[in-house]
Amino acid sequence: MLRFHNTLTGKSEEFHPLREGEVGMYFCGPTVYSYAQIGNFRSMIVADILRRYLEFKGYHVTHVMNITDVEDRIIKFSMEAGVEIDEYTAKYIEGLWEDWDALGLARPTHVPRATRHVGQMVSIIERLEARGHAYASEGSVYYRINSFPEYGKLSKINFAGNIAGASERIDTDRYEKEDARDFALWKAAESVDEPAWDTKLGRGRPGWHIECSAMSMEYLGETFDIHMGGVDLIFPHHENEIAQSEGATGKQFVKYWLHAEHLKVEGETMSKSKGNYYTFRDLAEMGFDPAAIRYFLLSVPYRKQLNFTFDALRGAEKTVNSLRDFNIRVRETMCTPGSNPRMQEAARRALEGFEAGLDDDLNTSVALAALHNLTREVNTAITDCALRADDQRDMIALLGRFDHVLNIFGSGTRAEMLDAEIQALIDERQEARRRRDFASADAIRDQLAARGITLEDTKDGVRWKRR
RNA sequence: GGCGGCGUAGCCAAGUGGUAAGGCAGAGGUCUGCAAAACCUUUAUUCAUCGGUUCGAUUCCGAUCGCCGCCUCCA
Repeated sequence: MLRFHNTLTGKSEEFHPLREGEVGMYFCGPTVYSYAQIGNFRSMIVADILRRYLEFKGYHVTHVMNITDVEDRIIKFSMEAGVEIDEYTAKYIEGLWEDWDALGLARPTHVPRATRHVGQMVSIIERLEARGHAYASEGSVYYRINSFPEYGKLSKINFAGNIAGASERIDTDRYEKEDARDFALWKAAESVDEPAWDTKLGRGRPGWHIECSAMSMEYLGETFDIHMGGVDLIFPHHENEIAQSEGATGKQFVKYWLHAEHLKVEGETMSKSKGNYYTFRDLAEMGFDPAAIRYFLLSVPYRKQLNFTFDALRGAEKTVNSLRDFNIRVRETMCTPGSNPRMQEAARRALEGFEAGLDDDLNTSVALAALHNLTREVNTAITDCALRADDQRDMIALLGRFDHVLNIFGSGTRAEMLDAEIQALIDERQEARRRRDFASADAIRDQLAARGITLEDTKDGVRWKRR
């Protein structure tokens, strides 16, 4: 039985979707004023694993991720660059999808953009005004926190007792608000050349939080199953989403809230000033395999703040390589007919461990341990010719199921054929080995190694790998 | 100042009131003409420190030290 730790209740709960077999999930996506740093991709990968595991369990998943393309910095940067918002954000959105695909993330069902849903946001703001949850002030519209007694139920922030030491950060007179806690639903345009929308609310742009209420409602309905994001979004963003959505509809907004922890880098906070700020493309440029980055980011349960180190990433690279080799080896080995009960038992245990891990609030560490134990057993069996044809078929199917969730094996076959010249060299070396002319054989092996081809002599013949 | 999380072998880490998963690195070995790959054995009497509860704690409680996060218009 699948269980999640629900931020809303602070407890581990059994997962029961609102509609049998159907799951709606919303992931708070990136703000596209720059390339996302690697910690943001951890949240995206966790969302991807969640979606893929729900599919593994047989659910039909509607996965929505928004793109925040209206925001103070985007307004500022696009005005500085003298271009429209769309022109400014295009590069980063394109970059997002490049990174997304490289990391093996499944494309969401819907990817709504804030700039395309201003009308829906205005409608919700009007509903909030009609129900007394919002008020206009100097051309802007604010949410009236006092009208929503449940405010704070997600983040569990005690507003009364905690302001003293942090008060220097609050400037209450900046806007004409009834209460310092009230937040903007709609921001009046401050200058004529500022990007803005002319709506019934006046000329301006939406506040940050309203987009997610509007777009989740548009694609998933007024109540849906799962809302995910990074822990940094719990307050104020998700708290405000609840206030807006439940204020407008009077219904529960989301059943399960899941929040992914962030990364540390070498034990420290990732920040530009510390010089340890990395985007995915930074790491890719350093030569790290995207599959290894994916593996590393998913290898630790999502509610743990994992420590990003280059040693660990190199370790993940090794691990992914062996898993991929294993996957290919299982497919390529020549098996005798029949079935080996020990292999069937190993497969059964692996599946059980894999599901037990992921069922427990997506404990990927436990799931991966089950996979690693399987690889050891099956590798041994292959060496001993103890993997029979039926086992092989079942094992390939099982690995395929695992990889639907993990997506780290790659194609499972060699991506490219060797050109004739290299194939000829390999044949020549085999001939030399047959003559026991090892000097020539080794010379050819070294020659190929220099060209990035590693050879392995196995019981089934010569295997090669391109590095 | 308020609130919360974390501290497990060289590294990344799982985990539980009943005696420490998994990966990487290291050591020895099997296989191999040699390699590579794979496999086997091995690597924490111990889970930041100090107390307490308990028949028994890494796991619960308290204190201390260290690290990380959130605390209202910044996404």
